[in-house]
Amino acid sequence: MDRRILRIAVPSPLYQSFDYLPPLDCPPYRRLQPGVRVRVPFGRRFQVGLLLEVLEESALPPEKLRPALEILDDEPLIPPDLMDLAEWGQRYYHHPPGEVFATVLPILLRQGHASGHSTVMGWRITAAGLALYAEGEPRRASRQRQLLEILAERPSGMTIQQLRQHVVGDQRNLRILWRKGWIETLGDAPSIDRVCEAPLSLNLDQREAVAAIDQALDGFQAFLLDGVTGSGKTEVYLRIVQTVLARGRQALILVPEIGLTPQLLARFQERLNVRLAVLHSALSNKERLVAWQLARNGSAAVVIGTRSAVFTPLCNPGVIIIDEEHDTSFKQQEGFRYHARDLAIVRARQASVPIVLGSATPALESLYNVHNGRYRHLRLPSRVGSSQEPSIEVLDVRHQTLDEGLSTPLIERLQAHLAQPDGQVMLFLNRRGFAPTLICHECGWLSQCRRCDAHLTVHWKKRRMICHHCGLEQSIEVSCPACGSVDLRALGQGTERIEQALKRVFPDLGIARIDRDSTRRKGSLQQLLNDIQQGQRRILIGTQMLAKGHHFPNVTLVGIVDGDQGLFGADFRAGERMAQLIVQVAGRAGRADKLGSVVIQTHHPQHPLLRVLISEGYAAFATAALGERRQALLPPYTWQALLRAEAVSREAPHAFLDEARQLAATLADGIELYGPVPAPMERRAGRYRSQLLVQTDQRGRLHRFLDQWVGRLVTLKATRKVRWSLDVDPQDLF
DNA sequence: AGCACGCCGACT
DNA sequence: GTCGGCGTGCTC
Repeated sequence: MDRRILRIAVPSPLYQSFDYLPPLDCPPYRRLQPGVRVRVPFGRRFQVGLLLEVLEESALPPEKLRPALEILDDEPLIPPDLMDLAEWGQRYYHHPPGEVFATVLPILLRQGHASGHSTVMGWRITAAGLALYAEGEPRRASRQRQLLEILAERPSGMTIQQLRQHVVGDQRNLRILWRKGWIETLGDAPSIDRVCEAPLSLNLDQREAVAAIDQALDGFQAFLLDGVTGSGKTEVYLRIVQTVLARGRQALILVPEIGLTPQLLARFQERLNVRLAVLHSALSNKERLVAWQLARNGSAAVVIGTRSAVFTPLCNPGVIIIDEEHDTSFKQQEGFRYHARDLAIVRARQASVPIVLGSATPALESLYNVHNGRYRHLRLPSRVGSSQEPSIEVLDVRHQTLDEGLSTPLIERLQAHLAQPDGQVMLFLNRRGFAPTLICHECGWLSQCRRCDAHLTVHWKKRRMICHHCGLEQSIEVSCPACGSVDLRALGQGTERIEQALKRVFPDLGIARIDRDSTRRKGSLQQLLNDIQQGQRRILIGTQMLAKGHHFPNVTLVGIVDGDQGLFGADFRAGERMAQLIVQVAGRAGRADKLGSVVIQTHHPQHPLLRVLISEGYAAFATAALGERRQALLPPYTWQALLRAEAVSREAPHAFLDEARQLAATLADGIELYGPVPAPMERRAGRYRSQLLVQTDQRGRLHRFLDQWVGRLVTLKATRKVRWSLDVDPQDLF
């Protein structure tokens, strides 16, 4: 009689796992290992869960246990190290196990699809196919011919991912070719035969960094690779990865959402003569599964991906690299709110491999970890080649006349730089649309969103008013709804308005606006970037999108239109974000051998953090900012968790958080509670939002408290009236 | 989250 | 008489 008990993570928002009996047809001698999927009855439905543990007995009475229906895998889909990582994440972020384990699995496997062995990894032309292709077959079916041509050029075969890069759209014709016997499937990824690009020679700093990491490849060690823009961090990554590959091990590389550009991939692909698995949000479910399996079975020696790639199974990990480690996209902002950088550290420690965190503007948390000896600091202080650091200038715009937000001195500098034959300039404003609101000049009425505590943004070209928080759209008012006046005016600046203003000043020059609106259509970003590359557009205007990842060698001037925006944010991290942005934006200027300059328009030229940043650089800024954090008892000197709640009624979130606070007071010991307070934007998409901040000076204490607290929160009556979530180590306090 | 049960108001 | 609103309880 099989007395085994299966403890299973079932996809549900419940803070517990569930115990089952083995399937009725499961022989007692069958091995059941954690990490296999199990189909189970759950309430009145069926779910695919993940086996966490095989127990000898359950805390539940036997009559409550139901048998599982089916064991879906013979071998664990999730290897033990990833099971540990997920369990660590579940405990640290205090999130339901079912949802945590669900994020570890690609969606197709979550839905119960058969794993692996039969999956088509790629295609290869057969000898017959090659011969017929040479004779000019197929003569009529042009799609088939196109596919065959691509495969004929690469006789060793192509992965589905590679094929996708060459062929747009539907690939059903592959099946037709396959049935004819002209092509065959690859169960494994094809080998690649490509000439490696010659490596660049390293400067002294790079050599020292590479040597330091090389010596640590046999165990866990965290490195902060602190290198200014253009200092050659990528070259350091490549060297490390090459060494790791030479030892027959795999490399996991995490990059920010926007950082996974075709250029970066091409660079890795050209230099590393191995299979690459790429994981990002735009993949289809099928592509994601294939990339995941390539990593899991070791076919891909290098895995490169965004946040969720931290959960990619690796059969033989050798190093983890986090590029732009300060980037906020590594923190998931909903559901299971994990930080991929922090989980990667845990993973590296568990796997006994080094981890490299690279950035020109490290997070204060990471610098703090350098100070307390957890990370080793590797510096690349100078740009490679002949390019020089850009100069940074603060433009005091107090008492200046501003033409659509642009001061005369800024316009003059733009003119000077554009007078050079190929000169390009870039203007940065973190606000899309034409103007952030519409105002009545007669009575002061302001356009408001019906569903949010926010203004409607004017989008002039679309002739619409749009709420950037809930997506609400309406036509632009012709007269004031309050007083009937027709004197309505756009108030403030967005990228669209700056573009229009610059068109007036520089009517003969091409302008590229890069924001979410101008790049919505597929391929339009690429088109704009091409135009810029070829010098057809010499003025670049954009939001955050422009600040990351892309290189514009001919840009010699970068203007930050509104330098005040980041200085006075509600969040204590606003200053850090602003400094990182300024330095990153500055890094866009004056690459190649042209001297770059940066101009920041501000009403607060004397702001202390701005002054330190500009006169002494990011490192000095970070030291000062850390000093302030220590004084104010803020992270990284303390630990926080934020309990959020939202509901259609204004009262429910507050009532829930009040109860939560009272409950906390009975458990808390050395725990500070702040709130509940309404969220900075209380109403969003028709729902009222409030929050309660928990803070303490010891990480262990925070987690002991959260364990008990969350356990009791789910039993409160007020809980069912709200949508609530807990954010451990919140990055934004709203 | 789903999904069912169950208890009240307003309709063919 | 029944259709359906959403409060309450439960998922091994």
